[in-house]
Amino acid sequence: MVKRKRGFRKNVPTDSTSIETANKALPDQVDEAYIVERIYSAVMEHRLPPAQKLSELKLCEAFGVGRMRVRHALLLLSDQGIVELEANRGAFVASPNPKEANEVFDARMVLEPAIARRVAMETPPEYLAMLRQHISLEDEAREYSRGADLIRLSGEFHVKVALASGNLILRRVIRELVTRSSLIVGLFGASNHMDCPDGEHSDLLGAIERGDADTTASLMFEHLRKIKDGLDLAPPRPKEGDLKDILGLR
Amino acid sequence: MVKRKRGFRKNVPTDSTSIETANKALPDQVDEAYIVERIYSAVMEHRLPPAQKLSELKLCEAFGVGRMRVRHALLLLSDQGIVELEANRGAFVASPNPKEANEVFDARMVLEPAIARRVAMETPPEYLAMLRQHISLEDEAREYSRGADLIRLSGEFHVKVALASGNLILRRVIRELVTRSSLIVGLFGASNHMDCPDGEHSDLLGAIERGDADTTASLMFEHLRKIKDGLDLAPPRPKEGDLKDILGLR
DNA sequence: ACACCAAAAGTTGTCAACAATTTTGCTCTA
DNA sequence: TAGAGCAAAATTGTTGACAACTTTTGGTGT
Repeated sequence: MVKRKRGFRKNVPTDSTSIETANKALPDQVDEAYIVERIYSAVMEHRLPPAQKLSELKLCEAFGVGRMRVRHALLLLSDQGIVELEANRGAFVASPNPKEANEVFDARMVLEPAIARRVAMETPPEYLAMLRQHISLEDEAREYSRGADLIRLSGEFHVKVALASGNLILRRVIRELVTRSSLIVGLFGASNHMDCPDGEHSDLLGAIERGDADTTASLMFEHLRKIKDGLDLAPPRPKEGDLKDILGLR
Repeated sequence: MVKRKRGFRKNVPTDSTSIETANKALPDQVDEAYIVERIYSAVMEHRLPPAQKLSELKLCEAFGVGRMRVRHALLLLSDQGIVELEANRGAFVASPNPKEANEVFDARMVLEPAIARRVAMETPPEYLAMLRQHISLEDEAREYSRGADLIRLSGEFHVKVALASGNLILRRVIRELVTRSSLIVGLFGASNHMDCPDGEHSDLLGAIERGDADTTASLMFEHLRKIKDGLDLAPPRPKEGDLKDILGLR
């Protein structure tokens, strides 16, 4: 991202939006990366629902920056599939259709087992500690029924596993996919929220700590399969001609 | 990327640059994606060397678009590690240091075997035909010593393998890494250009066609390892204090 | 009351001018 | 002649205004 040397800040408005949550102080220097990060977070926490309009003006006010910064951030987000840009209509939080949802989970089921296997084969101890601590956070959130936190933490676990590879490129790839998954779960999540079943993250970490690469990979694969199976990925979309069928006019 | 409805074109200059090669007609509609693609290609073909300055004005003239389009494209490229933006100094083709180079190949060695394994397990026949045809193109380029083509084709093979998974997300990830690899090979490629050793792509495709997943994965891994080993990834960078050693002043 | 159409309001896309910074080229001096 | 210092030129970053488009509003007629 662009490096900046001096801070630059304009009139900061008093009100707040669903993205910049109330009373959260803005950093001195709001650049594209910061805006992108905040929208990422908001999506991960299901605070920004799919298809939500992201008005340039509102974002400008929320972050206290000019339109250029916001547009740059939205362009980056659209390139990553988190946001959809429609010409002359603006930016919307992405609303994946079932086909795209399939593609995202398909990609995850290919990539994440491989990454997890690699982590199992060789991980600096500090990363293992981080993962353990993360799981205890998840347990805590589950115990006190802090649903929003649990959603976010469940996704973040996968990002942290990728991070434990020590490779930031892998982290970035997984982060993008996890964020898109968050949108997908919000859209197609079944009633019985089996998002990230209870003990699975812990089992996975156990295999990693044992250095059992094969088990780690297959646990990760099965874990993702379960999440995907928990979704209600209905037929790709009602086609035109099917209307008659739907209305029973045959 | 941004969808556009009507074409939009300004004064097209007569001269050409190293990016828009001579006499190559521009499409009616030059959008950010097109510019990004062209720079991608130029990097893959080693026509844009690392650290090459990408002046906004020159790019504007080359593509016949306004500065905004060019800046958007450069922003996207910088987000993907192909271009580096320096505040007030402009955009440069990325020039990875050995640490970054390691990270890229490390990521590839984790991801690509997994993708190739998946391709071996299930591939639509039309993709197999595409890969076969691609290899014959490589052979042809090698036979007639068309070095530039061979470089490009060697990289593209990996992208096409990812494409053969039928998953465009995977293709995108690999394409980014392959392009960065192209820069790395240009920088650290050893004298004996062992970029993509002769028969290896063919062996790989053989394993894929046989549906031999394990062999495919390990062939891909070894293939990448060979390429990486063929690089001269010298010590991360001469530290300050080492100057004395280098100059023999001890 | 409803469909239809026109004007207005609001939003996004584009451009051109300006400000800030870096780079270049020149001059002067030691 | 090499190098410091300075002014001019060139390049990038930012802003504000305007154009193009979409959505909303309000009116008109049936």
